[in-house]
Amino acid sequence: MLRNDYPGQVCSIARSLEVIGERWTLLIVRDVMNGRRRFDELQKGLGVARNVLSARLQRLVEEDILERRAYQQGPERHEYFLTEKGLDLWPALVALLAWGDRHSPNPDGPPMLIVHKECGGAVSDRGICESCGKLLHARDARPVPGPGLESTGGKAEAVAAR
Amino acid sequence: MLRNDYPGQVCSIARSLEVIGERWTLLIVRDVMNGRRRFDELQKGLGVARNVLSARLQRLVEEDILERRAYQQGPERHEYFLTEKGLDLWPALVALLAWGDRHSPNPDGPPMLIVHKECGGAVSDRGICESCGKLLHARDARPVPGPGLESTGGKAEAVAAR
DNA sequence: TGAGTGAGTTGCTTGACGCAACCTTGTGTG
DNA sequence: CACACAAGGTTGCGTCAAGCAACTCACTCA
Repeated sequence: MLRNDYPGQVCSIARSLEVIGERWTLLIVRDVMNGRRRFDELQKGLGVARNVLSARLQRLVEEDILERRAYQQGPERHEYFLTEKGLDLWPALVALLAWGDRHSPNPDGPPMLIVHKECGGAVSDRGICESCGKLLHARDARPVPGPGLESTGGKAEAVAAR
Repeated sequence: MLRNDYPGQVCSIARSLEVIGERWTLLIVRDVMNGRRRFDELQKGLGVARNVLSARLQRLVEEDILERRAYQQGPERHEYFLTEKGLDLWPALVALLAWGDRHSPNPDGPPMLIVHKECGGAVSDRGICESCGKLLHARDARPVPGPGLESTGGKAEAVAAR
């Protein structure tokens, strides 16, 4: 997205998209959710331009979706963490993931799966554990590499689970 | 979004966003889901530029998210309908709506609510009826104007429920 | 001393978006 | 008959965001 406002729209979907509808933003959130926390790590993982990443991170911190914490002094270095508001985007990400898997599937199967931490069950498009039936939240699940991961050379190795 | 591809990303979220992550696209899908089907109706409702709307509709038809049907000959006129693939975006839209309502609420309450057609119950962020507990799909629910609709003059009157 | 790293910032170019005008086929109105 | 109007676009132009590469800055390590 270019401009991030949808003038005249009185709708919560439009308001959500004003914040997270910009190009790269949702992928940044996904990566932070998957344990990437540092600038270069995000930049290399996504292949996004550095100035754009910088702008997005700033916006996400302003919007209280990410929190920026210093992890070292000297040359100050920061890590980005999801706030509760950011973690609450999990159902939307899960829905998009499921939609992509269903309607433009990888020939080898999905590249990423989401599983329930507690019981290891697969997570449905609604964020419900298909094994134990519980309604899950971001902290209850973690991503695992799926069978379709190899397709581009497996550059995207599994990142640390939160 | 500008370009609609995220090179190097092996992820279903990224692949979903390549299609529906462009500016306006998801709002167009939302409007069609809410019963707007014609070019001018969409254009006036959204305030999007006509050339952009034209490009988005074409892309959505190519991607099999919308279907274009002639409803009159003479000067051919068309309407746009959601395919099954398009209807399957409903959980993602519901999740985004719920996120917007929760984290950047209207002072007067949400401008739009989604209710279960069968029992009239409110629909949760996971697309589950809070009254009868059923897991819903696009056809099971309809939007109704919420208490926060008046905020900008009520320009967006309720559209026909599907 | 020199190379390397993390986290950006700056400057330039390209291209998507917003806007207004135009086009086409038909219907209604005086 | 002439003219206006409508629906559903297409075309042209200017602006502003994205992509890319180069640069900075403060430190670390060999």
